Amino acid sequence: MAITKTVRVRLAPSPTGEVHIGTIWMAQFNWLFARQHDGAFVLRIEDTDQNRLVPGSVEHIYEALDWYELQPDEGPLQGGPYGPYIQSQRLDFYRQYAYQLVEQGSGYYCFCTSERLAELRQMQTAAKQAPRYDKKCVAIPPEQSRARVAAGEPAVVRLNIPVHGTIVHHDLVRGNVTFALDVLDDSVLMKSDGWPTYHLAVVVDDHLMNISHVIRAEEWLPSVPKHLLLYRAFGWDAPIFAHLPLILGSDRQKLSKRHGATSALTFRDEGFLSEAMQNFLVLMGWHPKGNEEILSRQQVLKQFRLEQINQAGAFFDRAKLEWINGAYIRSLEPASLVERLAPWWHIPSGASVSAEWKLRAVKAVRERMKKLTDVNELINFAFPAVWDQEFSLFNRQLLIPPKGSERAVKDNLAWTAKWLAGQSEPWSAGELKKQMISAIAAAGRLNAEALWPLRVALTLRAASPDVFDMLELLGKTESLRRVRSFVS
RNA sequence: GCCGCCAUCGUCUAGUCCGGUCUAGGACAUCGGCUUUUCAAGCCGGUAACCCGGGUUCGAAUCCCGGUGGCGGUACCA
Repeated sequence: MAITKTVRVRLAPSPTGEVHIGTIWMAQFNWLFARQHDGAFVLRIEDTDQNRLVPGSVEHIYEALDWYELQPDEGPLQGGPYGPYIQSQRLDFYRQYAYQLVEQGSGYYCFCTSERLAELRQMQTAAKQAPRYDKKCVAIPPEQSRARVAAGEPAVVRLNIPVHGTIVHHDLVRGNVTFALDVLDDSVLMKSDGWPTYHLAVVVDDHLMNISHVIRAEEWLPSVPKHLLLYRAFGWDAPIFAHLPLILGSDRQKLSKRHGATSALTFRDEGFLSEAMQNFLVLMGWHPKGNEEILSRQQVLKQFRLEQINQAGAFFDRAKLEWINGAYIRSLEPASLVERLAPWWHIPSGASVSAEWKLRAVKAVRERMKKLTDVNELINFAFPAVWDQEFSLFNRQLLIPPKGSERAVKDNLAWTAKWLAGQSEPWSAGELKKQMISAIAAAGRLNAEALWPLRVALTLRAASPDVFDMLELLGKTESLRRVRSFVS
């Protein structure tokens, strides 16, 4: 594809609450496209529906874009040459252009009441017709409607869609799409409260902000002919459009709150890494050339092509997300994993742990983590207070090895306690392992029968990190204390 | 209802434009094995898909037609 003009793309969310993961998904493709073409990624807040505003939403949007590393080049916060970037601050533009439309006859004032509209819709639906406005007010002579507006009568401005003909739209990901004009509704462009609707605002702003490519969700595809008609009426060149599929929930419908977490920031709060989320998100709808699916933003930037995005909606697969996140966690240096863990790792108050201890603990559990939040369940039993608490509720059946007998447990534990008591500190997992394995053999015991109860005694869990790692982590005194709790 | 989009393993997808190299490839999940003191991780292997029906062609996942299904839109929401 030959890009002839400067690439300018935009993300245009409505500040109606938490940021949907689909918004971020869309944002990443816009961002990627802008970066690849040395263009600008613009953030524009579409707050023309004052009834749906949720305070704090704009801050959420920034927080989310920040966390996903999709910072805009222009927007309400960073400014830019095409501001303001909040639609509620651009009302004069919309009014001016709506007026122009009416003057040209491409739009018209409509005075129909919501009651009449509802009635009309009801009749049409009953008659199995497509519900749409019947163009009643288009017949009102212009000077008459101007006078009524001037007299203060409530009115909306509608788009005057031709009753015949077709309009062809060329979409970057979908090719040519043809729409028949006679089934289109004369949409409201300006509401009676003087605020624009999406259709007007988006066209005016995309033009005024010199947007070159509109990359947005498929749900907008049906309104493309209206937008194209508006560009035509204004005598403007339309941007290039790319309509991307929707992210689907488990029931294959548009992903929504019903499907669980959809807020972009809850993934951060659940312990997913930003880079893993980025990787997962780009894999929905797009695929690299080779077989390797773990790839950084930089690698994606090299081979991403907007036209390659899939046309079918993708199911949000949490299992794969968790796998990717685990892979990223494993690839982190233990020291930096410790840092990343800080906000999620609940270290009991009163427990004093060194940085070095944390590092060892993290090394023992990193391969088992899918999410950063897993750290608590995976290792916190190492803290004496946590162990004590769990000990009181512990089911001793767990001490019996899968193939072992209950009777052997106590004997093995007693032997182990005695052997451990004879070892001198500092002890290391590697040395302990070497010594203990040979001691077990020398005593005529079996690894499985000796080691399983030991490990369960130390961790109180059927599944846990390696027993020697645990011995090293806990130290001699605490290890012995735990084992002896079961022997005496 | 009407308009539009879409359709390959359970899931994400490669392949479709330029028909043969596809007895359809990869990844996740799942199942089995190896390793082994548990669980992971790692390695090895298995199960598993071209929505259906016609047509064009020597040959179709790929092209054409017709169905079916899913989704989206159909607001003074975006």
